Amino acid sequence: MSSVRVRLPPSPTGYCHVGTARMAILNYLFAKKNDGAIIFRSEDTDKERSRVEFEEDIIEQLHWLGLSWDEFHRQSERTAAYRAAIEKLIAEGKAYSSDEESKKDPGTRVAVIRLKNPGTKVTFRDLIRGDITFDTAELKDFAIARSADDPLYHLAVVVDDADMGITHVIRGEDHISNTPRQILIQEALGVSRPAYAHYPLHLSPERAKLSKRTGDVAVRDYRSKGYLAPALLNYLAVLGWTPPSQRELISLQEMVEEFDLKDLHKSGAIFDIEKLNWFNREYLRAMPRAGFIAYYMPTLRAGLESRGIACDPPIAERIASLLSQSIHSTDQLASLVESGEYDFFFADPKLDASKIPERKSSANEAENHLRYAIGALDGVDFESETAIKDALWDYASEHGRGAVLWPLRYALTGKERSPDPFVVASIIGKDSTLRRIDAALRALPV
RNA sequence: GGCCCUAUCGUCUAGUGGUUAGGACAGCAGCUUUUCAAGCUGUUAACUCGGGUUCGAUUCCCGAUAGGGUCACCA
Repeated sequence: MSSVRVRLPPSPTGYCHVGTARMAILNYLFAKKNDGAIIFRSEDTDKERSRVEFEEDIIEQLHWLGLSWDEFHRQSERTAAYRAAIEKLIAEGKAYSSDEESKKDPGTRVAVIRLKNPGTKVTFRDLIRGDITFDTAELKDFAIARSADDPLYHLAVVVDDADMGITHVIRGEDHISNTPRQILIQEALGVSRPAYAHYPLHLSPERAKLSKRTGDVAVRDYRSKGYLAPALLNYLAVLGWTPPSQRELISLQEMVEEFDLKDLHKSGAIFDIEKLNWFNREYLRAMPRAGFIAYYMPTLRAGLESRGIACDPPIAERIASLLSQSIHSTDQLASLVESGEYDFFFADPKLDASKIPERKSSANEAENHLRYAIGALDGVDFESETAIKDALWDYASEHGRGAVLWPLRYALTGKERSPDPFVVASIIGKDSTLRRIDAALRALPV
């Protein structure tokens, strides 16, 4: 029987940040591994910055990632508990109310409740870093509330952790220096101290804290760009944690089985979008065909339509295998479509007559080869790429593959770079293929 | 600046008192190929510096340096 209880204490002052997601993942893994309970706690004591919309986003994105919890609390609904704690501290002479000049608004007076700091040295054991000692004298008498009904962060956290029976506090290292303050409050209140584990923060490519300036920070942004939940979850988890098996591609269930706090790293890691892209592509490739089609279809259709090209559904489905080996996100697909990369699948290309012949061969040769192709393709089953290839391969080998296949590919795509002509022909079908070859023939200077 | 944390390829990392210091992403090369991708194969690249301890330090200790965090009437 285990009594592990962890908390997920996001502050609803912004959309779900990838840092919040990582905090939730690590706590989730630890709790599940130890048969523990997970307590979600919305830390909304800052009335000015907290918004319901943000709280909803955090819940939605964490659920999307596949995470869940056993209890849900909101600090704004627990003022009675904080009031009791604050009044107790004041009654026992461990805290006091003072009337000071406002820092935010100089010139005005404001009431604030401060903890009477004994100024001792505090040492706590960090499960990731070992013993950490602070001299709390320099903390002075720090503020714990604005009033009995208006607690500040440290007080609320300590009261909640105690009331909710939290056994392990797993959070980012930006909280290391908050820990002695919270321990002081715990001691004043006479409640027990949970175990602490501070993991490193992930950094922007400039080695600074992740911020909007250096890329997306909200989970919803990655989601809208086509990053899959298991891919983002996987990347966030292994960025700062190595499972004993050292697997990189690992499912949530497998992570739970392998998780141990001792395998968390001590130093901050840079959030690398390239590696995330690799993870996403791996997960994309593992998707069933139908799911993958549903994944990219809206992006493809919208991109095509904005270029004035109708998205033919059968063709759009037939390029699935092509797309699965070339894209890592819908964001990337959108920019490829926008640049006209896939236009030729859906609309006849505009041809530049001078580009129809292969570099080393003449217009005359190109014409002969294209005429041959029309004849050879008659009666071929276009459902099969290999049937198309078989119909032309021997001829192409005999007359020069470049000389034969370049004009054909260019006739079909109008591009100097594209998938091979057999794949393209199969996707666009016999009618379009023959029509485009014919168009090339007519464009050719004779 | 005070306090705290951290330090292996460009990036994420494995690892050890004696190793050819391993893997992944990215890069590069070759193969394949009509082109471009993909794929396959191969490959470049790292123990921050200075002292100590030791027969021997990337590994242990100290210092420096660098990076990060934190110093609210935010969380």
